[in-house]
Formats: sequence, structure tokens, C-alpha cells
Amino acid sequence: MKLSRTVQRKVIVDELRKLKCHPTADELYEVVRKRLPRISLGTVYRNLEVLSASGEILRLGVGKKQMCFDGDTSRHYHLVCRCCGAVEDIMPGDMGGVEKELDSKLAGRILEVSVNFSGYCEKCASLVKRNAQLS
Amino acid sequence: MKLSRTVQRKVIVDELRKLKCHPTADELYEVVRKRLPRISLGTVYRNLEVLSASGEILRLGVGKKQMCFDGDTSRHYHLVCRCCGAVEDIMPGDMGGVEKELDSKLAGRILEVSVNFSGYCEKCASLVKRNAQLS
DNA sequence: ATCGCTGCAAATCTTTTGCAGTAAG
DNA sequence: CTTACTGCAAAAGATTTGCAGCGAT
Repeated sequence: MKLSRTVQRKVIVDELRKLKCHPTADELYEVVRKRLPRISLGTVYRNLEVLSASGEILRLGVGKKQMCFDGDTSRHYHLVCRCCGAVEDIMPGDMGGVEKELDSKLAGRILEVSVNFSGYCEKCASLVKRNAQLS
Repeated sequence: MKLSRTVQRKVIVDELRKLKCHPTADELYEVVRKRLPRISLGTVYRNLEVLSASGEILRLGVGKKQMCFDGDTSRHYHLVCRCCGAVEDIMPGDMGGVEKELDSKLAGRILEVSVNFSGYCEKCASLVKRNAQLS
């Protein structure tokens, strides 16, 4: 299947590149709509799908659409398959040696490294701190 | 709000810990149902919510439920707020120094490090390789 | 001319929620 | 006894899809 260069696809990539945040499909839809008022949300979804499959943009998250869970809360890593969404555990001894270890273990299979640190953003960190002081 | 120790909550944690995969809510529901046939999917969702909020289990993924996207495909990291779901970009020079850099920059804010490598799992990697040879 | 892409709307799938009853502390 | 929790079912929210026409090559 050959991809065609439609106005919609071009504007979607263009606006997404311009944004500094990490928008959801409908947030991007609202932005794109300012330039293409007649575009549909379905078109945005279809393009995000195609574009992330081709590697032109990044789809953040684990799994295709459903949220998934892990009972092991020890510090470890996940390899998410870009193709089928499968999640593999990777247990390196420490962060420092991770890349080298992965390079030898998984040579050629890693396309991108998207590291998600779970914690608090500045705003919420101060909120949490404030609540802790109050109680 | 004080949490009570219900049978359902106990079984959910127990089964999730036993599983080596990273199940979605309804996959876990199917497993738990074998022990508690009358449990509802709603209860599973409610407990996963509570348990991940309290840190007893891990919720994998970025954002609350919606998928989100990034137009910047260069190698970089994300800090996902556990509280509001906001995603912050973090741009370290290299993987090796990441943790130290973060420790000084974001001292105390990081609860867990969940690293998601985007690439192919073994099964799909061989599929892709085979397809490449065919064409 | 061909075939992928679009807009629209309906359908599907995932997750949340209201409620009345049940169980835990 | 009080209040959190459960099952059920309905609601809400996110994403996908069928279709007929349009646009890119």
C-alpha cells in the first residue's frame, strides 16, 4: 500500500511537530481543525495510526489502547513491541549499563528508546508536599 | 479513606503477582474469575485503580487512558506525572548519565523508573526480517 | 482510471459510575 | 454501627469502521 501525500496528513504531522506538548488524538484534532475546519476526528485517528506505524511520529504508551498492569513493582524495564504490542520484561542490573547490555542482547531490534519515568510533575510535587505539611 | 482487605482485592493482587505477563484489566478479570466467579469487571477496574494509586501494583503506560503522541522522534525521555498524567520531556545527553542527571534535577520527585523500549519482540522481528527478504 | 483517503455517522470497545445491598473494622 | 466495597447494569468516553464520494498519482 502506497501512502499518498494528502493535505490532511501533511497538516497533522506539521502541527504535531510544532507542538511542544504530547497531545491526545482529540487535542491534536482541535489544533488541526483551525487550519482544516472540515477535517474529521476519524481522519486524525487514521493518520496517527499510519504515521506512527511508519515511524514518522511517536505513539507514547504501552499496549495498543488498553491500559495494562504489572504486579512486579521492582525497578525493571519493558520492551514494547511496535508490531503486536507485546510487553517483555528486561531486568538489567543498573541503568548505567542498560544500553550496552541491550545492544548485545537485542541487537537490531530496538528502534527507539522511550523512557517513561513515573513520578510527579513539578505542579503536583508541590501539591503533594503541601498536603504532607498540612496533615 | 481507609482501605479494607476484601477477598476480591486480595485475589486480584495475588493473581497479578503470579502472572509473568502484563495483563489488561479484562485479561486479569478472566483469570480472577476462575477463583471468584461472581466478581465483576467493575470491581477489577476499581481495585486496579486503588492499588496502582497506592503503589502496590504498577500501571504501565502514559496518560490516564487516552493514547498520546509526540512529533519529536529523536531519542529522548518522558516524565509522566503519576498524579495528573502530564508528560514532560527530558533531554539527557546520553543514557549512561541519565539517573545521576535526574537525581540532581528532579530530586525526590521520581518514584519509579519504567523504561519502555519501542522496537520489535522476537516473534515480530523474525517476521519483519522474513518479509524483508521476500520483497 | 485506479486506489488510497476523506467526512460523516454509526458501531465497537474500554473504562467509569449510580445504586442498593453486603461485608469489614 | 459505620463506611468502604461489591455486583449489576447503564453511561460515558475513546477509537474504529462502513460507506459513498473525492483527490492524488
